Amino acid sequence: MTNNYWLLKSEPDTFGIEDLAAAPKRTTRWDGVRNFQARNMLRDSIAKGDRAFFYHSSCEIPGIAGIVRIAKAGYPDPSAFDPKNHYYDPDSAKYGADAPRWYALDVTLERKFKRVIRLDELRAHAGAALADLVILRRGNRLSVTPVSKKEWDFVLTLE
DNA sequence: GCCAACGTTGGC
DNA sequence: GCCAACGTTGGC
Repeated sequence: MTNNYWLLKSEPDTFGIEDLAAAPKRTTRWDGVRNFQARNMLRDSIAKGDRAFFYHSSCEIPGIAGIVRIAKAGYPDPSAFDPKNHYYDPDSAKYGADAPRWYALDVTLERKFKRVIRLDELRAHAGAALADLVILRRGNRLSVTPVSKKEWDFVLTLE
């Protein structure tokens, strides 16, 4: 499966769009994904040059804060091999260098929205234009989800 | 802080 | 391979 548009979740208390704006070259490593479904997308589907919504989760105003571009496609996540890292995975090593368990991306901030497009605004369109938006589905917890071109374009009209 | 939803683990 | 227990996510 390939797709050109995605949505990436981040907790702004840990790393928000302001942090990305302040990062060198407005670029950061997107690491620490420890879910197999999300991992598969990082590894197999997300390509350099694809774009993604930067979504703020677990915060006062959940919603889409801006757009990032994939600066580097999926590569083995170094944090999985670093015992001092919060995301260290002791089982990772046994998968071997040719079949890493976890993957990371590099993303560059393309632009911050003038305002956050809030989750409740997105949900207001769940009966129509955004009926299939994955993050609006019940119980969805994936930190990486695909977005269709139709959904992408529609969200941009909400800004 | 609560709790629903869901993924992962491990005993059997 | 089943499934209970456990951990995590994330909105509220």
